[in-house]
Amino acid sequence: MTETPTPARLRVAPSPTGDPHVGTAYMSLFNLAYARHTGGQFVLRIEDTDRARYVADSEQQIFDTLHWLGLDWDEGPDVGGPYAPYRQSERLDTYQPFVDQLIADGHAYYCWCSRERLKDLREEQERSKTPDTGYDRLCYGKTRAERAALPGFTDTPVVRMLIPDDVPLTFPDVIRGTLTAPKPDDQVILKADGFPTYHLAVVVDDHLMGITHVVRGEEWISSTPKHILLYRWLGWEPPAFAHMPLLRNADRSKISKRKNPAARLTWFREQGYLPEALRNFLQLMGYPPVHGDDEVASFEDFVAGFDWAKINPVGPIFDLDKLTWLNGHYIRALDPAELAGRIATHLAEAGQWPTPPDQQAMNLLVRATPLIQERLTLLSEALPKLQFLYTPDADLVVDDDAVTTLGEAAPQALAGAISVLEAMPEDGFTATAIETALRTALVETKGLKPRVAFAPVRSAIAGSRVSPPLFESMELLGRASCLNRLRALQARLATAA
RNA sequence: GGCUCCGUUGUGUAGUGGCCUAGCACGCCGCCCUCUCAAGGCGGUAACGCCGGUUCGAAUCCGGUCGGAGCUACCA
Repeated sequence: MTETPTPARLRVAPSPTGDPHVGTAYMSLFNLAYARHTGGQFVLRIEDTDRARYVADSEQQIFDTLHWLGLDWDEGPDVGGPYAPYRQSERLDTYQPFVDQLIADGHAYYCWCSRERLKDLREEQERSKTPDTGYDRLCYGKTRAERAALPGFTDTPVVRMLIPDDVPLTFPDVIRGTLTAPKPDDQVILKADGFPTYHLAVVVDDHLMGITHVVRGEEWISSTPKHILLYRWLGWEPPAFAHMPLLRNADRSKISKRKNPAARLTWFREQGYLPEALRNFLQLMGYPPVHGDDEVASFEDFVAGFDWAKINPVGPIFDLDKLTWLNGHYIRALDPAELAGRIATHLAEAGQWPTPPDQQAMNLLVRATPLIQERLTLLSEALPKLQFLYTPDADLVVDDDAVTTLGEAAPQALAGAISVLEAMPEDGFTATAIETALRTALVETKGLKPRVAFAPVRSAIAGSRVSPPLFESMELLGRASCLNRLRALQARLATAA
């Protein structure tokens, strides 16, 4: 029934220009999914041809964040592969012969125009509102000497494509059907510094690396004719193209680090998002839920049913609410011990806990995690919720509103709780025993409403109006500590009165 | 400005001419449960941008219009 697809080779090609972009993860996810779906390979290539924007740490961050998300590649700069090197800055010698060939064939030419001239040209075109912008081919057909006689000359030339009038503008797209793009101008393919531009490098590398499907953002639709032209001139078969929708900010603009903290991939880790939640969320962007009404789905299930035709070309707004819900969902689904480990790792990464963690602190965390598991939405919320367990009794500060909102029955409830605890044995101090004893004394005997009876106890124990389950927390704290806290609040109420 | 892509509730999506008085999820609101907060259960809110056309019948096809976005670099 299901036809076996031919193994595809796909790649993601981020630029190391700063914090890895969430769009890189998005593209990687879909590239990887199709590679796995067909039993093919997924390649990571670093496109570092822009030395002006190059950021040294960035490449390592790209590796780290993609691995963190579980988006692992079969070939890449760090793992090598049959088509190495996978860093464009190390492939300069590879591009040069193709540039020479294009020039020799009359498909490309040198251009000595200075940046100033180009800038003026652009401004003039804008002012005069000419419909066709682009380079005016001043250098075309001229020798260096001829061109040098003219103004706006610079010593080091670039190489431009000579776009023919009959350049094909229509091409098939796996997601969008037949696409039409604007007529390109004479694109620079080799910069003055000897580095290729994206357009040349991407075509040469994709071909040489055997890439069968180029999956990239919608922003590249308009430059695809240039790439197809290059393939044709070089005598190569173009790959299939799939232009993905662009992730957007709430104002519908292309997602950007300036407008959206979530555009930075490292942000999610810092905030305490689980990689599986982010991966699942990204899977839902522009793509229907794998299991129909159930939006929670593993990567394996996503891969199994993967189909380009299901992609919705409307750029989805990257809205955090659903991701946060998904994160809570994945947190709840975790084994408590596993969750405790993730929390500890998160705290270590955030610099809030030492590495390795203090053994006692860790033991307490393992015991306390079940209390907060279904109350967590982010890993970073764990420590604030559990802080009262780590605070020495003498240092515990009871919030003002945890005191002022207590009713008149508070002193009575506290006194009752204290005598209950005093009567309890040290070794039977369990949540159930505590609850039973407290209910008997305060609710049944004194006739207090449960919420009235337990609110003062909660304030005393946790220092706030909201806390993890009270009796379980008391068990973790131990009888002596609980008594200290109860008496402290009792004293505070007495002085206030 | 030019060219291109896109247009279902607040957000993500289902829907491929009748099954749509438009489904689901998140969010929001209410109720229940309850030691607080969550989680969970139940219910509610809210959309086919607009105008024409094709058709017995349109969210689904066509045209226009409006709106949004992208590109228009020796950045990717």
